[in-house]
Amino acid sequence: MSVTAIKGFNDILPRESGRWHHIEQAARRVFELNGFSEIRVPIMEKTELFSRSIGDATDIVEKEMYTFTDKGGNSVTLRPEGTAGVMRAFIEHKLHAQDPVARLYYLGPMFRYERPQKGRYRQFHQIGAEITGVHDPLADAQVLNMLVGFFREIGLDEPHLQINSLGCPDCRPVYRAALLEFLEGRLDQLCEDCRRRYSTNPLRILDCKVPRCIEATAGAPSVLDYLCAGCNEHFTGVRGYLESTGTPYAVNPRMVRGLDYYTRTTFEMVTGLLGSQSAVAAGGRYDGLISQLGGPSIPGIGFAMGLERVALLLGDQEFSHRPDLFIATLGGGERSFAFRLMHDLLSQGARVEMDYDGKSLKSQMRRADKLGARFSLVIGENEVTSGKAAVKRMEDGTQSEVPLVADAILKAIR
RNA sequence: GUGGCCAUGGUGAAGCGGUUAACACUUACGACUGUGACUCGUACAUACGAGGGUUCGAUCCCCUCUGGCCACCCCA
Repeated sequence: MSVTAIKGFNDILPRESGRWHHIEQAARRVFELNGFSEIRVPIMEKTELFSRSIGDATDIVEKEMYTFTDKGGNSVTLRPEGTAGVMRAFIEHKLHAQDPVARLYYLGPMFRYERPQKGRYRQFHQIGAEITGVHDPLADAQVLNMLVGFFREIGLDEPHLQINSLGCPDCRPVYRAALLEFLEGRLDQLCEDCRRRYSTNPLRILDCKVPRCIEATAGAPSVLDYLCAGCNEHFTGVRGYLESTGTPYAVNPRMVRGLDYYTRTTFEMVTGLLGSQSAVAAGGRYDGLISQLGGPSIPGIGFAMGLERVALLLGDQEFSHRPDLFIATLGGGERSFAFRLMHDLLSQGARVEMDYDGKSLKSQMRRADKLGARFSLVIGENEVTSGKAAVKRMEDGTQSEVPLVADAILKAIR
């Protein structure tokens, strides 16, 4: 057996790469339109960065990171998400000194040691965006509108926006206590996982899919009722901005996020089309993260979306490019003539192909058809001596005679 | 990490203990010695995920490993 790729690490083959370009280009277009600039950061960081930002007790840090010791004895980790590294760079290069309001986006591979499934891989790709330095809910709304706009841009209406507020370090503990109190008397009605969650991550119980848990928590207190004045005003502000732009959204007070650094606004773009991997993109506000990482006390908000999941939603649409012209040739001399002509046309931006191996004309025409060439052109002895050739429109088979020079051909295949 | 299902060529797949591993698609070439799509012909798995075992004999049975899918966990 020959060597294969690592489990959960996938190749993106030529037939799929067009779809990826489509997604990436749309993201860049939309994000840059919104004033975001790309930042490129390493895919490996000191382990400490992730344990400090994502949270020591989260599953990601506890059991999913690719962590190892390098030859210098340092503990390093393949990034499991993008925000931590971006904020590290933001602080390290003191970008806030120039302008505390930074709008950054990034894309690239992330790594999590999980059991692979559809839409979930050990190496996966995210495109994410972050705004720093803005407290106003306007930033939240811009990020959300941008995300919704992205999905419109690539022609998907499926993932729907859900938002919630997790409160801040002032009000979240109050809510947490209220929830624990509510759950305490109902522990025996909960599933095994939820009884465990009661001590590890009680908010997650609200997200449980087990019917009897859903039933038992039906009357559970809502985070939204426990928001402090500031958080409440903020959330109302976000909703107001979304409504003012007609952005469709749903409030889901049971939505929980897996990273510790989130405060106030959290959100997901969810779909029912990917099985249990329903979140295509997700994010939230992280007002404490930057200072927690040793930076100034400024807020941030951002999201990441999973490219594999977006690609799955796009399905098998074709995004490859078809040649404008295929040049078929009949002999050795004609081939070198055709090669020169192809070169001229290529340098003027036409997508042109010709046969490599001197196959039969029939084979060459079949190839032209298979590649989806819009036009074809046969060059034989007659054409070279007369300096003219018939350009054939593959779609309907009609031919028109043109001089064998790049300009005339370009005009004919326009 | 847990549970269930699955694993035949480039692809979709039939076969399910016994001499040539069906069929279709794809691909290549040809049917016109200068023209594609339709049609027709020809070719294309020393091989049934890998490694062991049972058997006179295994693609078909058993074990292990690897990989995939689904659910859980968790998450993008």
